[in-house]
Amino acid sequence: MALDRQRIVTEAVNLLDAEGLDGVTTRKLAARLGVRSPTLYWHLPNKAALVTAIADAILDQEFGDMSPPEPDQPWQDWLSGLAERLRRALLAHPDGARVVSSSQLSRTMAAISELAMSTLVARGVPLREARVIVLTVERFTVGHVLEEQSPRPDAEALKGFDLATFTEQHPTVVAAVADYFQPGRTVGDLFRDCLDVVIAGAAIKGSARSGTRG
Amino acid sequence: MALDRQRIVTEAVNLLDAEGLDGVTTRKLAARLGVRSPTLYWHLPNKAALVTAIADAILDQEFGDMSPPEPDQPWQDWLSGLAERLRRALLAHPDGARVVSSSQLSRTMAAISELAMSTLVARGVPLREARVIVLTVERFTVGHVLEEQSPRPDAEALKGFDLATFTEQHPTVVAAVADYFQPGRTVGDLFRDCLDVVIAGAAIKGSARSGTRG
DNA sequence: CCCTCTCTCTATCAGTGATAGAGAGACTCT
DNA sequence: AGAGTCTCTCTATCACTGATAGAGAGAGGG
Repeated sequence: MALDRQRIVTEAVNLLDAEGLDGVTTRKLAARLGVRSPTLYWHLPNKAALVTAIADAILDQEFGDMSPPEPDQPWQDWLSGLAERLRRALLAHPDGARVVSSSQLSRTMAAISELAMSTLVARGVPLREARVIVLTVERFTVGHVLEEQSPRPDAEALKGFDLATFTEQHPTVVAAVADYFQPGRTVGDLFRDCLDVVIAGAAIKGSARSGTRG
Repeated sequence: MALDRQRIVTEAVNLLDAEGLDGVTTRKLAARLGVRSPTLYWHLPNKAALVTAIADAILDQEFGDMSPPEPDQPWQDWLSGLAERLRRALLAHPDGARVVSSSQLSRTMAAISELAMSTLVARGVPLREARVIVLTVERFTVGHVLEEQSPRPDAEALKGFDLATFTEQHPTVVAAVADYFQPGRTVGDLFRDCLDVVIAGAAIKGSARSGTRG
């Protein structure tokens, strides 16, 4: 099969799934494609371009079809659903958030922003507020998933970590975590609750012709 | 001067300032300390531990003194100020957000969370909501600064980028950017506006004994 | 005086992104 | 048919990375 950019990126995503972002090296990728690593540089200028291409591929899998809301659906709910789709896209691959956050100029991300901002504008949200709201939702979502996907601290890092001391110094944090994760509650619920905070703020700022500063 | 963990971390921050995170290598750091690179491994288990230590140092510079709000200050304003301090801390060094987001178990970050959550609880915000609000603010802030500090795309990445085409495909995004950055408006204003969205939502979720779901 | 503990060293490893430049094959023009 | 050119992959190599093994200097206590 002929080697082209498309096939390289597809295989790079497979490699990402198998070994995480740090495992995506030009040599391993080339080996999977039955080729030597310098060959890749004929198709891609450098590794940053590869990462950006991977980011686009990841987002495309979830956002291949992007559609504005049904006429009767409040934009808040629709935007909330968009954020959840974005999270799902990032979680679908190891280090997905890291890939997207370290990518330069992702086309798909731009398309998502365009759809979201134009949708809000169509619903009567002023352009400026639409932009602020969409950026807030996007950046929160990436920030959240980045944290979700951050590696559990290794054994070395845990040397000198004493839970009792930590609890003593951070009682509220520990209590909050314990309180939050009651049976049946998942990390997804936490995201959902945090997202609800952002969307609630968006609802205020986006409606009711707000002043220049709220 | 004796080499110890403290001096290593201090010099690592200097190196970060001079060359960015990718420039922080064990060899360059050792050279600055007048030592050979393997020596560092006597003081630190691995590079991840170094990055975490740098993250703590960065946050400590801004959060050396952490204080709860004045009695008459609304927690919303105080929390907003905390987020701005966090942003300032991250912006104070190249790749600051990347450093903090890729650090494992930062003590200072935990301390910030503890102070914020306990402050909200002291103001009558239920524990669960306090946690959700604080996490939302933190993750949004990191996500935002991560974007602020992401490198401008290099020349290679811009090959094949045509502004006219981009504008055609993303008219709302382009219009929004143009609209937003009128004279005098800065990236800091954009952060401030986005943060206001989050804080507005927090105000709703944090007051008025909300139900289990907003 | 010797031994042990602390710290730094040299030497080296496997692996990384990237480049120069040779060369195979196909396609085109004369 | 032959020559030239364009496309794509190769070998060889570069400078550099985080990390480890193990030698050795120096201080302090027995």
